[in-house]
Amino acid sequence: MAATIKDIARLAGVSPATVSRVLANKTAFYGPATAEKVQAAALKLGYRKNTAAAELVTQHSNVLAVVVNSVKTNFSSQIITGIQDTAAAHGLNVIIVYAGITDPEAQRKALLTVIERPVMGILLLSLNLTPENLQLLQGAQTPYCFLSIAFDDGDLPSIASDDWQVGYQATQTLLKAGHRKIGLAAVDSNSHTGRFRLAGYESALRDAGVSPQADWVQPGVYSYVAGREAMAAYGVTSGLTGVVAGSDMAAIGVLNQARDLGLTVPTDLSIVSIDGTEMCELVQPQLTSVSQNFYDMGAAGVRQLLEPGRQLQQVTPIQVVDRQTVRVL
Amino acid sequence: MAATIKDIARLAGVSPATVSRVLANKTAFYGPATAEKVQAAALKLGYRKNTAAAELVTQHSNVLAVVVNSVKTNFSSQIITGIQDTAAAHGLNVIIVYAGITDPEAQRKALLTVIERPVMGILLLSLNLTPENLQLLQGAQTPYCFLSIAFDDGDLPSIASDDWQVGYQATQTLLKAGHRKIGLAAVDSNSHTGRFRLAGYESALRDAGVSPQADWVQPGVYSYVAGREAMAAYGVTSGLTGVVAGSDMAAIGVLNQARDLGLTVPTDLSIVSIDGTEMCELVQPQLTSVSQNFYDMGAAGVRQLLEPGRQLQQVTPIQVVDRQTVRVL
DNA sequence: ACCAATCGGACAAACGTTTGCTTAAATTCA
DNA sequence: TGAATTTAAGCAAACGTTTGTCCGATTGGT
Repeated sequence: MAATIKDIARLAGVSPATVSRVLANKTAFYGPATAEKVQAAALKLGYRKNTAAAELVTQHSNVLAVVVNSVKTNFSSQIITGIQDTAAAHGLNVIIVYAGITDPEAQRKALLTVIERPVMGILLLSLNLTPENLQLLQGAQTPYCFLSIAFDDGDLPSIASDDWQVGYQATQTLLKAGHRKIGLAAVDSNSHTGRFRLAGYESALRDAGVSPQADWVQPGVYSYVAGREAMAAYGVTSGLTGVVAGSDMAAIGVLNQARDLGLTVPTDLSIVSIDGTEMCELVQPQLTSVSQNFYDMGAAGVRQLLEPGRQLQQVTPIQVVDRQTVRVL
Repeated sequence: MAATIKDIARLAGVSPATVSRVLANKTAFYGPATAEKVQAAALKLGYRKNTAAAELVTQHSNVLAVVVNSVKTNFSSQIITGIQDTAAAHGLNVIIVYAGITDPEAQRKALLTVIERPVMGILLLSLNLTPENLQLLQGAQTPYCFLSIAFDDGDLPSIASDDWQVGYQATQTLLKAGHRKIGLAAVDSNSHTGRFRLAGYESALRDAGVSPQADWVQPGVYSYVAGREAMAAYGVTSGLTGVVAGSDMAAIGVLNQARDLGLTVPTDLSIVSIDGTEMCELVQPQLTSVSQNFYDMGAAGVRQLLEPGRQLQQVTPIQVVDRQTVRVL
């Protein structure tokens, strides 16, 4: 039903080839008179290019696919903005598909929808692929890069913060304020990210001469409820005066749970959050955080895809921004 | 470079047609022996189907495109989840593209990337199209539906809440609690949505025998800063005892600004928010809200696309959920 | 006025699939 | 045993583009 290049050709009285060229602005191939005729015909027919067909023959696409692990993660918006901006600057279009965070089958389907289509590259947002799905991704001819997640395997291209530093600096922020008994809440010790944050946390503690206690760390999946559960597990008798939370959401979880326990933040308990999204300034008191450069991560991701020569694993800088949740003792 | 159906055919010693059939599971067209050979060859070659090519010939696609106005809107995640779930149930794949909220050119580009591709339908999330872009959309052969936004023009398919009711019930919630002087903050009076919420607000007031004052309404674009600005404009001397905010974010803005002004919520000021996202339960005190059914909106949207016979403009129910920000006088 | 160069445009192949039609072989039935 | 039916697989066209090659006509130079 939709008008094709041939319809235009017929209407304008020229060949499809010529139509293609004037529509692609390949001046040097046609005269002004024909150009006009073609434009008019195209307009009249309401022509819309069939990109799929074009990509089929040119064997190259200008769409960049982003696979996101879940709808919930609130920092993703910053990364996506970074991707979007730099992609646009390079004339690329961005499409996003959501993969389930848990279900490997949903993950696989999401992966397939981007792989089976001509995309010029794939960005994976804090996505933990199963081995099979990773293989699937690598089997495709498409360049890819993981974002906001790092791997033990050094061969996987990725851009993320230095998680050890994240853990270290978060903890150090509390140590500098005079805290000694410091918890680590809602980091996932099964992930590379979580293990390194934990290691950084422990190193900071030891460097300050305090020996980590097992019950100071309450693992969890970085979520709001994980934060609440961690704080609930601490209870009021833990003796902790500060806790670093695995994410902003988690921090809000411990904040709210602390309040429910009758604790005042930061008077009774100090909190430093990890991520530094706008959430930090929305809650009361505003969360002190070690902030990641999500926007830059996104931007670096598309550059990585564009210039294959880059180093595989890149690190974006972090900074601690002091707000209202750490009390100096 | 990538393996094609012909490569498989050559390797398996059959025709491309047969390969296509076994890969598509068109039993009845091939014997078990050939099937095996083909499967093996496909596996060996790491074959990935070229969906673009397939869609070109079948003239039909199973991807559903969602165009989102901005990364910021936090309720979009619920709608998208609704879309995602029902789409998956119908065997559809979902891709998302972001259009700038302001820039008509970015909007146009986003629209083009979905229109110029074989998609089976387009869902537009609270997107206000320029007339040219609307025309562009309508010119495409693709079915579409607006979500979480309504229009004066009754011909545009859309699914949204009844905005008049939203405004009415939000206001009524405060009236029932004994409030008389009630503000309306951060609704955009340029939009259909905003105008109807305003009308509902005024009707509720009048039905309760209180006549609306011009300085009670402080328009804005539903954002956090719009909320803050509205509250700042009210100041401490307004005499308002309650305000309904245009969105959860806006409500948080008035909440925080009220606090900065030395006001305690809900003791000095009651707030009812519009939207009812999880944000409401994250802040302290938790926001009383008139909640929209975003998930259902998304679900209804994909059904609308699937069954063209449906009525054009649908309304999803709302409910007020009482939390902690309205004080009964 | 003749040859070369340039210009404008057409022809046709190719991209990777799907699918209607055809054909050859194998099976069934009387 | 012969005809009819079923089964298995191949041929080739088609989808809507892009682009290398080719051709005729106009132009310019001498």
